[in-house]
Amino acid sequence: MDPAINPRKKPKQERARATYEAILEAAARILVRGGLDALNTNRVAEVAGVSIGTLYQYFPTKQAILTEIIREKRKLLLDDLRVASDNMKNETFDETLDKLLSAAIAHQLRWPKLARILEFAEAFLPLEAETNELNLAIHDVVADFLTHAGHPEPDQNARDLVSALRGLIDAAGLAGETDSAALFTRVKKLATGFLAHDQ
Amino acid sequence: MDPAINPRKKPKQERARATYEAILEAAARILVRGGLDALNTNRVAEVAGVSIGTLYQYFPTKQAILTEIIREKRKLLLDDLRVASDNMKNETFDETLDKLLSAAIAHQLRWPKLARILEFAEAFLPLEAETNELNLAIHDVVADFLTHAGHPEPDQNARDLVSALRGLIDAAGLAGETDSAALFTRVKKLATGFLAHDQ
Amino acid sequence: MDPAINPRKKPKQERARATYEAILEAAARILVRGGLDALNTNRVAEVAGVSIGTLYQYFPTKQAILTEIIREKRKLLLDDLRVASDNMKNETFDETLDKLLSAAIAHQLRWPKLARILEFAEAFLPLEAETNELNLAIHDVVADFLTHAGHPEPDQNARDLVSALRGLIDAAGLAGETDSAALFTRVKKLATGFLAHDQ
Amino acid sequence: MDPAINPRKKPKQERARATYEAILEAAARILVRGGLDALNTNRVAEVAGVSIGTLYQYFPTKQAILTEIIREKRKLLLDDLRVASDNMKNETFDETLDKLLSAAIAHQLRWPKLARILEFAEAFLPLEAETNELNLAIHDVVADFLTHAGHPEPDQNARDLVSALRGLIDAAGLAGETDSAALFTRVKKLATGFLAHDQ
DNA sequence: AATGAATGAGATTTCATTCAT
DNA sequence: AATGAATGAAATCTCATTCAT
Repeated sequence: MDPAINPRKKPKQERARATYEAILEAAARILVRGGLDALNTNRVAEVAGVSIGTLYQYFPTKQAILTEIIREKRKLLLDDLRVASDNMKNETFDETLDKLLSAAIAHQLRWPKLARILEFAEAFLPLEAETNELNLAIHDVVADFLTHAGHPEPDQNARDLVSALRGLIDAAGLAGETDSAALFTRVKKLATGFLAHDQ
Repeated sequence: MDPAINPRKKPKQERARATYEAILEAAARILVRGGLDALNTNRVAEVAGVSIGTLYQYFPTKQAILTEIIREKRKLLLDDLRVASDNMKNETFDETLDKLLSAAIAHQLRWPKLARILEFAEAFLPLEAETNELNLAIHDVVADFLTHAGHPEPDQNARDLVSALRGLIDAAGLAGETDSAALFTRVKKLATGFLAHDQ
Repeated sequence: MDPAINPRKKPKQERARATYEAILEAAARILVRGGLDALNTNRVAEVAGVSIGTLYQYFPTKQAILTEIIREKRKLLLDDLRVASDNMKNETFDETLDKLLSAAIAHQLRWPKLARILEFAEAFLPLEAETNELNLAIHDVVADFLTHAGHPEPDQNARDLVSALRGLIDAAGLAGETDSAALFTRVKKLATGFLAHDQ
Repeated sequence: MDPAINPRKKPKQERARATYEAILEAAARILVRGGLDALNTNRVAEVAGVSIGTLYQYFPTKQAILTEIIREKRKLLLDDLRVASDNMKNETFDETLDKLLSAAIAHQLRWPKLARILEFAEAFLPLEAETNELNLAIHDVVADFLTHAGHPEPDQNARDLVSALRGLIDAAGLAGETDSAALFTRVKKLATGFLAHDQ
């Protein structure tokens, strides 16, 4: 484990856990308001209401904070997607697809700006194996779904579908759209159009 | 004109023009190699082979350099798309579509990392009206194409199609793909699938 | 509070207080030795024996340092003048006047060059309301004295008297005079001559 | 003659003279608008409408420009004072005094801010012998006047009177006063009060 | 465990001055 | 004589990180 991008210690006590979360939350809030440029450790500590020394008790570097936020968000998405596809054996293709798309939309529209920043950071950060595994797991959920639906080339198609959807949903989020129902319609159109092609 | 993100002066003499271009090229190269974090004015001047003072004769801030690169690239893409759709009245839908997609792919695969960085930067930079107009013009080319093809809701669909395509092509570029023919097939599939839905 | 000319934070701990004062003292010393041109943050930090980073913990800009010095000196003068005129009800006109003039002379001759520089800087700095209030308070002390002495138009005369005295004492200080007794004689002559006119 | 603060060459031709004056005028205007800090050679050249290269044809350094402005203004004042005291042998004390005071007031109120800046710069600049001679000549005019009036210690008193008057008129100018008649009354009061003391 | 004062490398930017054309 | 492109030393300021208390 690269010590430079991993938390120094996971909090054990109650108070420590609160501090730890406060730091991550502060960093997220700063990212949303001011973008990557505005993220600096002093400010994070200040917004979190802890001293800079305390911050460094938990995170050895600034990157570690960013990485941890990415990990958290990725984990949330993975969990939601797993829940969404949990029961695909007993559902129609469309039922599961809808749940997957809804999960993705909900995830992105929650903090559109943050999501966009994290995606960018992810692409240029030296990510930990563990975080990459999360991304792989996400891909697997979609690939599994396509496989189960009898789709050809599930790997490639899963990758492309996810990329395209991400592009669409990202743009909508950044443009300030909040009507997830309206967005869902267009997202569904994109997904089914793309997948229908191979039938 | 916000003085913070616009060139201080356009070069008049021959020598100055070369310097100006060298700076932009150096900045682009640095972005490709090291990402946004690696971009600093000292390094740009060094790579461009000019003094830091010279750099600041032309660009008042680092952001101005970034903005100018975005403007240039956007303009290139717009021009290519316009050429691609120039003759749509005498062509089939598919002929023009193929040319548009090819242009987009070529544009993105040329400098995938740079393209991604510029898109990100664009989303967080206070862009000039003029640069925003370029983006609007790009959208218009696609919307015009859809209109001409008798497609419903050309505006919304142009926006969505562009976003989705961008997501797909970006990801391919970042993943290191260089086979534009192979990518074209998948991109075409996405586009036609999405558009077919409305027919 | 204009963030550009006010201290970033007042020191809380003992060590910090010492640092804060060291910075102001260093700046003052530099001004005395080399004038406004010699004042730069690197040199101030160096002379103060702290790192440049530490300096910026307390003062966000160079101007903030200058402003704070002005504030301190103005406050000292105001306090001295107040003490000097404290007991005017029980003193003769001349007794109080002498004390006021002595205070002014002492103040100016202590650091003649610094005093001159600060006055100049003051005239071109966007001073805070608070600092302007100090100047007003100084004026009020003199105006009150004139009022108490039954002098006509105490406001205008206080202003003019202070300006003229300042001109005389400044010049003496800059010329290198150190004999405050000799200076006092001439200053007194100026003051009484000016005030006698209205009797 | 220190080459660093003297004009490189006095203009001979008509066009050159215009350029030379334009540079000095531009510098003066910049000083009035932005103070000493705003004065930089590139800006002076720009405002003067000449290239930076041309500016350096006439002035070897920035200081040379400032010095020349001071020289010009001092010379103007000296001339005016000489004219004012020209005929003192045939005039009453008061007549000549009034003319001298009026000249000083007119001089200062013309560009109060500029006058203040130049005085400050003068005090901290390594002035040329020639410029110092101008100052001495000014002092001599006043001292001669006092001598002629039979005043004791004309040197010391001339110095003090000039300093005090300068303080008063400066402050008035900086405060935005433009009514020279009103100012004259107060200035006269100061002068006569001061001088009466010795009778 | 927490604090916050302190550090200093390094980034941005200015501007007096030179020099090739 | 004039131009203006180019220089680079030096100034301002930031921020990730350390460490004494």
